[in-house]
Amino acid sequence: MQKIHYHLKMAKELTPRSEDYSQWYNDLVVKADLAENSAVRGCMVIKPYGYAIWEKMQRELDRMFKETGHVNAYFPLFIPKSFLSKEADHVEGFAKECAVVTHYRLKTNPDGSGVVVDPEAKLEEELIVRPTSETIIWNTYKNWIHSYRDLPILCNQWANVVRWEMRTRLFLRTAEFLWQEGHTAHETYEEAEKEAQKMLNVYGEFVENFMAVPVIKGVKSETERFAGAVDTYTIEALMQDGKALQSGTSHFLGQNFAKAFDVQYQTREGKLDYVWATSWGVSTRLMGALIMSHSDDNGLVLPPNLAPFQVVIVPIFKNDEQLAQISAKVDEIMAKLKALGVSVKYDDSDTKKPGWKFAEYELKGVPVRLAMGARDLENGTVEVARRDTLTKETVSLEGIDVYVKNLLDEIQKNIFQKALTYRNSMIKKVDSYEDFKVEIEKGGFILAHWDGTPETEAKIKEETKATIRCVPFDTYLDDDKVPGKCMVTGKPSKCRVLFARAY
RNA sequence: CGAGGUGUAGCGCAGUCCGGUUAGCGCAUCUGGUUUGGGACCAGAGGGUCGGGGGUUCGAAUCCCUUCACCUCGACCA
Repeated sequence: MQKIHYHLKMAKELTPRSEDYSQWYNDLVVKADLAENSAVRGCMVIKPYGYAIWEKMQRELDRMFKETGHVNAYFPLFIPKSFLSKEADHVEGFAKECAVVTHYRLKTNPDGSGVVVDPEAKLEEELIVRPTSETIIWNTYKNWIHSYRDLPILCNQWANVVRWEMRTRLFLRTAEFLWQEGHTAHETYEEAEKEAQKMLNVYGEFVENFMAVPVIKGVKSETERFAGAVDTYTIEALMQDGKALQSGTSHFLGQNFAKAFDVQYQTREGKLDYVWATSWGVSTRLMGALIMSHSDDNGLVLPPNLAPFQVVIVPIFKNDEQLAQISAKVDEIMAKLKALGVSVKYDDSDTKKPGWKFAEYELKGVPVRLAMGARDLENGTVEVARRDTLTKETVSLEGIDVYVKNLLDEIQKNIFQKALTYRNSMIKKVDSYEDFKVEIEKGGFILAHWDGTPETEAKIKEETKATIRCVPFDTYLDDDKVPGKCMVTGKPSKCRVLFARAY
């Protein structure tokens, strides 16, 4: 096996990660054709190649939701302003970033310069473009729920939402983004709590098995939790630059929204009680996590489970006759690969040279590339290159389908393992605030003791830009769960909590 | 909203300080040819409201006024 050394040239060159990680990310998203900025401030255009990845994510998540008993529905984009003010914490959390519809008609500008808002067409009650749908959904659930026989309700919706962010970055934070939001209603505290945990586990499973991104599951601190939730559970991933990315959240909402929207049901005992709720979501931000977890200075590295196509075949030919011979052989290989469930693209276009195609598909993160030329035709071989390790070797066509299938499995495992090894090497234990300030500069997760107060948490954030990502459910270092003393105040702490600088 | 910066061809930039031929360069695009196992080469061609508006001047990408947009850093955030 041979390692490839060369430089990408000119137009499509990426800024190296070591030089400017942030710039590398921006370059990659645009040059790999995933997304681009649109004419609308803060809103992106997701391009076909990027959208194909999102569709694969959607398909798998949707399958998992349905397997756990959920159904899809759709609720309106617009929310009456009054709905948003019914749950106090919830308004507080979202009010500052809402897009508001105030009019419903335009008219020709009297001075002839295009159109203006017709002042006559002012809405009686303004509409908010949903930043999340709890309010409209709970207003609806009120009509759906009367008795314990109506419960549970296990709904999900795939939708777009708008949060008017000050500063945006492709996929990581855009004013409009795509997501799914699950909203469930239950008879009991226990059942809702269990649902919230279950969906967090679904997210964890998806992110680790499909995106090949290891996550730490845990519960958010009071300051970090969702506006209106009793508890927020989270999966936290670590990016290559040492910053954490919250990749999915699942909220136990208690009876907060039921009370705000007066959703009561007749219990089995014939009494009236408020229902218990959860909500949970993942967004196109997952695309950011995917990109920043595996990719390198040559471009995107996609896990086979999410790649729009897992294999690309590039013919190397001098004339039409040769291309025809190669194509005939490639057709056989493609048929065999497809029979094994492998997705393949054959790029026989003659407008680009092989070298250009190699670089292009590397930039786009295609897991496996097969190259076939006259030499291979003669020898009954094909050149197999894998994206994750940038190695290539010449392999016999005999059993190539099984070989490639196994290779894809190996790549999937390898990139997860690589990310896991990196993540684990970046979890540190710190006992003094002085050490904390030093270690946080190096990036990564830090497990430290905290006295549990928002004041201390705020002080740490203020002084170090680090936030509490979560109180992890699992143990990562031997004494995580052993009580100790807060690194800042010295007050008692029940267990270590996870800190990091985050996106 | 605070502090910096940038607007010139599809993209990236030079030219602006110190006003003066027809506004240049690289990449991309198109045509013809030679090529094709890691982003080809040669020859030719097309492409511009110099962000917008106003002013100064014989003359403005360049100077002045004004306005808009975008980027980076902060506050806010999935």
